[in-house]
Amino acid sequence: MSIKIYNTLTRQKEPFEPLEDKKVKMYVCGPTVWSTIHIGNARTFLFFDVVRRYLQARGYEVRFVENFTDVDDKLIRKAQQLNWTVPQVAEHYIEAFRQDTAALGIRPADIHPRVTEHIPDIIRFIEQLMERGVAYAVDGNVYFRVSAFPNYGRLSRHSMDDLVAGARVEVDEKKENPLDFALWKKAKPGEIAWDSPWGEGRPGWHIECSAMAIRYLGETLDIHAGGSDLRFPHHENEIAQSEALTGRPFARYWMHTAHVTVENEKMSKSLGNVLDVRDLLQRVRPEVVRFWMLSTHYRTPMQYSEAVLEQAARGWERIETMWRNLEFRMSQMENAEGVAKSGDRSAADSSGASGEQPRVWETIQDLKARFDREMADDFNTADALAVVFEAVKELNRYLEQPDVSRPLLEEWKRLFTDWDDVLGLLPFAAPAADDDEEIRALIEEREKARAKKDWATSDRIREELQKRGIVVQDTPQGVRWYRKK
RNA sequence: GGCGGCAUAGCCAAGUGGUAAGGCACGGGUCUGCAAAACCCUCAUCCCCGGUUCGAAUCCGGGUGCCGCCUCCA
Repeated sequence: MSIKIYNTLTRQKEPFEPLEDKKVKMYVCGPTVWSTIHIGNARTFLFFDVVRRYLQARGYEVRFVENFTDVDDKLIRKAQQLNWTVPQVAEHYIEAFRQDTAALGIRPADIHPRVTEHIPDIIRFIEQLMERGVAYAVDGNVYFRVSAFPNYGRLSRHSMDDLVAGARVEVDEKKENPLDFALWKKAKPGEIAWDSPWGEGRPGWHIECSAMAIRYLGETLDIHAGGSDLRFPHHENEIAQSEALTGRPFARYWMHTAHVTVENEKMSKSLGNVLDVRDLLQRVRPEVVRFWMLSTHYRTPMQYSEAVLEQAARGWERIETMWRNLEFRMSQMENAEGVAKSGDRSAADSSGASGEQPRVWETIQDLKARFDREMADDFNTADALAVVFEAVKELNRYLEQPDVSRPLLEEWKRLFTDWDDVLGLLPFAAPAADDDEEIRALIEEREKARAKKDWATSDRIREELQKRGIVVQDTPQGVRWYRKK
């Protein structure tokens, strides 16, 4: 099943063919580290982590770069407010980013380049653009001459006439054309600045991504991605400057995630409706956040609400329960096998599931193929989740049988862990508790009572455990218990 | 004003020409000492109007409503 990717550049799904056989060069526009990330940021970073994981699962070697924009107007303002230096602000929020993304199970990129560590690259980039006549310096600022790039507007489907007519472009006397954008910004007194041929200043916003992407991935990337708001002007500008420099296509596939809205509006600091990841994680498990975000296709906007999160939590619990039940059944089997061995009998021979086995095995293979088909189709995680739920149902049905086969349970387990490698939806590891022994003792006591049909005692113990957050369930295979989170 | 997207059951959400996935909630049932979990059954004709087609949620035209981008933004 070949992978298809919806390419913003062509507005259609295209077969994915990386430049080099099994290698993928992927760049995602990372955060401007002036604050903690919100759930909209998280959706983008989470989704592209899944894209990367899926590509890896398909055997691609992915080189994944995600930048940190660690100097810009907002950082400068923040530093002034806090009376910190810009690097301090950056360091602080980079650390926050690492924590928040890790909490969500988002894996770090292979390389997280920072703007401030690539000033020489950026200056060289700008110099070359000036040599080519597509950039010009005015009074310590350097601008990109948009009119020198005929394809400007191709990604965002804007013509330059439209853009000028739109006229929401700030009037800057220094620019030849209102659409021209800054490559280098002259520093104001006291601002963080670097020396350059045009005087003290700092890079404009767009140039950093081009410079770092090319530096680490080469002149043509396979995948360049980000939130949909970056389509214009950020990505448009990246294309212009990069292609003006190299004369080659900058990226082959452009991918954009839709936004998360709150109260039916895009989150923004000015509206005061921003929901930070760390705040959300105070009350919602990270697995649930992942499940929620992946249950909507990445190009469809999603609306945050308490109710929706609550639904997602219940939905995810079905996966959690399935996993718990599978592990329970497997551990009970081990116990039985241990008993059988010590008793020198073959009572626990698990091949007893008989005629059902080939059918179940076939079902598993079918589910595997269907999951792959959905993911290969432009990373349709919503559809992939539907397959996951069908698998959950099939497994549960299988688990209902009195005799199950060990190899089949292993196969089921492998199915879910393979999917987990891509989507990351199985329960995150829980810290070990120290009162396990005590609980086991109580459960044993309850079992004794049950054996005597002493329901009063049995129920009393169950209630007691419940108060301590322990759920006890009686199954044909014995008692299953777990901690409720 | 320009560009783009979306509208599917009570809720969330897939599906881009062949007769509506999946989840949550609801109702009925099975299992269970009771319960939990699980399983079974039930639950929509896809915003409106017109068109193309043997056939449309899916294509075209026109409405209505919502959202995003055009300025920093995932």
